[in-house]
Amino acid sequence: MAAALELFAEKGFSASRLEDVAERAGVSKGTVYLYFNDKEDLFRKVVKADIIENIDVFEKMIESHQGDIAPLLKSILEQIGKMIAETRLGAIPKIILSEAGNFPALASFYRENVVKRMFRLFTALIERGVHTGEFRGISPPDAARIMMAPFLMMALMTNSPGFAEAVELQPAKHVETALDIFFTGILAENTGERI
Amino acid sequence: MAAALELFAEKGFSASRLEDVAERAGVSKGTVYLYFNDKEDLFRKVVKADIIENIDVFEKMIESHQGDIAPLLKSILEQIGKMIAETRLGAIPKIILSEAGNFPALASFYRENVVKRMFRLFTALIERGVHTGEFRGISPPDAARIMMAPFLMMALMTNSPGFAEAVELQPAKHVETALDIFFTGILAENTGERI
Amino acid sequence: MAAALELFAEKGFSASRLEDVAERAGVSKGTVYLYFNDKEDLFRKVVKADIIENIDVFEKMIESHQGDIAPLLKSILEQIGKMIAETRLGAIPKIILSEAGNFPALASFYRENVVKRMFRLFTALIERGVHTGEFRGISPPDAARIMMAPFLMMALMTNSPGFAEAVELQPAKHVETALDIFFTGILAENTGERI
Amino acid sequence: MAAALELFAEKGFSASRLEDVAERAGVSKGTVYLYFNDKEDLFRKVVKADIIENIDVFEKMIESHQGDIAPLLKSILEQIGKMIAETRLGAIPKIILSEAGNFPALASFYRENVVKRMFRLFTALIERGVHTGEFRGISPPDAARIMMAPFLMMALMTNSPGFAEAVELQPAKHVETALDIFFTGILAENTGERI
DNA sequence: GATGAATGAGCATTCATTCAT
DNA sequence: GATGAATGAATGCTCATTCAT
Repeated sequence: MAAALELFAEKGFSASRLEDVAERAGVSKGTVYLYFNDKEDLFRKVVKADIIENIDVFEKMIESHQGDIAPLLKSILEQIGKMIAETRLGAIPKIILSEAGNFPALASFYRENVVKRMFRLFTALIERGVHTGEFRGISPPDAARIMMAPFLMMALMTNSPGFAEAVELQPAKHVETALDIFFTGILAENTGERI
Repeated sequence: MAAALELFAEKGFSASRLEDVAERAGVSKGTVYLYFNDKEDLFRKVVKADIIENIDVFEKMIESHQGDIAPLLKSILEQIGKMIAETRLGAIPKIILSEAGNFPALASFYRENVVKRMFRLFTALIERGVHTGEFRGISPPDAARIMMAPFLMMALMTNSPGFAEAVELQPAKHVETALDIFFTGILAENTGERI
Repeated sequence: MAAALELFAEKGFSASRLEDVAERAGVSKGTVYLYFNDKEDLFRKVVKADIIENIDVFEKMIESHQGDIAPLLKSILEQIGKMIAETRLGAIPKIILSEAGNFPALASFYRENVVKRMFRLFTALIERGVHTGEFRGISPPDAARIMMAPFLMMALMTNSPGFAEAVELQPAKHVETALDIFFTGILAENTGERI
Repeated sequence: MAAALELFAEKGFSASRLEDVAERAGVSKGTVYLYFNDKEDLFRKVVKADIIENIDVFEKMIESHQGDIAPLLKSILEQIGKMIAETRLGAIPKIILSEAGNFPALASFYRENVVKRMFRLFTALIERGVHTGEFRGISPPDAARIMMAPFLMMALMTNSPGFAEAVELQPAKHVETALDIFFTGILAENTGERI
């Protein structure tokens, strides 16, 4: 699965050859089919192991969390930022975005199990903060959307060779700035200032 | 070329079969090769006719423009937003982003002829505004990057079936909001307020 | 037809594109079909105009010839050698040899109208010389075959880039030597010497 | 590879369809690509296995040979004649001759690995014979060229359906005669006679 | 007479998937 | 459990030929 993630990250889903995945994993082509029904199944299992597992962890963190929301939210976002920066996981949303049209089952799986869950998770978290008065009275789903956008952008840029360079963009810094704006400007308790 | 754009938008570059392009255009496979050297050439010519032509127009508008910068900038951005919303042109950056790794020549062509030109164009325009005091003293390239991001997001979302729906996002509105923030918060003449 | 000969000489029959023939002739592809039924017909007409015409001439020369045979024979062979050296006509037997299997109709046409006629022509001529005692009592068909071989070799070598160079062979010289052997050794009036 | 040689012999290189090779070999199209990178590679490997292997053998025979040169030379030539007569190997030089212009890489490979090696081999052998006084003082490369020519002719004739028949030529006999002339007339120790 | 736009059968090559060993 | 040989559908591209203008 690690080999698959690497290759998917480099070439996308349909351009990755099962044979290359096998070779990189040091097994034979046939062996891949012992563990995965087909190419889509392999992709799904990569997503499950690498992303959905993490969402499970986040959900448990949130459930058991007590006290201020902001530190938890920041911690989760930092972890996500780190993953995108240090692993090839950011390639997965890029692949889904790219190939959604050609692999609707895959896209649908990802939407249900990743995008929607993350969206619900963030929405709920922000809602909690708004309830307790920790955050301003912004619409939680709107805030969640605004918050998620720069991460998607970072994931895309980090995994599209040449694109970021063309506009001299540093993905990690982009996220940092966006989150700074987000936290101080959007979520900060209403003090009457204009964001 | 219209048929090609449609198909590329639906399936991406490599998953689009030349034969389908031909069929949709109402001609035979061979006919396509009378007008385009190969698939990459077809794509390049679509980009040229549909995007680069517009950049030429924008550049001429800018050259001959006199007076305040903001209205011109807004007008250009509006046109871009309209194109993304009403045509399938937004699929092109999506395709480039998706398939850059597998078609480096195409990606490089796009970077040089579209991304960099747009970036220079916006940077120069903002710089003019900063010079005349119309805009705040923000770094023009930074401002250009921030300004372009939501359009890329809009282009991606509009052309990835199901993605926007998953987070209940309205791409056009997303851009509007982002630009509103941008113009009032980032470019507005410095009045001492925090953005 | 000149353009066709050139191209056939360069690339062989099936690898020559009708479009290139047309272009080299300065006309359009369609025009070719005004004058030739198809590609094979074009080839046949080239053969007819460039080779069969010459055979007709040779036959007439022979018919009207009086006196010693050797000078006439030498003159004909010299003309053939010159044609191979100075025009691209030598490519035609090469093409036939090469593509006989794939274009049996063409091969058969060439055999009947060129090879057999030349063979008969030479055989008859040598026979005349043997009859008059000018040549030794060699079997005329054998002599004709031996005489024709170096010309075929010359035609092949002259029209196969790199082949002659590989064995440092000079096609024209090869023919000259072979004919010298042929005339002094094989056709010379029997003087009791061993050839 | 046997199937490939057969088909190449029948149709030449470019007119042979990989699918037919596969079918004749009793495998599927894809299987061919498991063992050969592409069509050219297949051809090259046929040449290597069927011809270059034999040249290696000849070279070893020569190296270890002691005593008179003529018997060794005759033995090698006989083997070559036998191969041309009894297998389809003679088709290979024919193909190279025919398609050299369209597949320069193939032609160059053949020139370097077959033609030049055979030429050097024969030249060296004759040179040895001349040194020891076994052969007349003829120029070894000239002799090698003259010796090789009838084999090329035989290979061409044997593999061009209809050509030999058109001049009632028996390729094998042609070689025999030519070699007889060659050995008694050209290589025979100088006895003062004219060849 | 000449054009050139259009056609579509044809071929080399790729790769997900299967299965006997 | 693992292999790797085998498959064949799929696709980009070519080119002889046709035909309306």
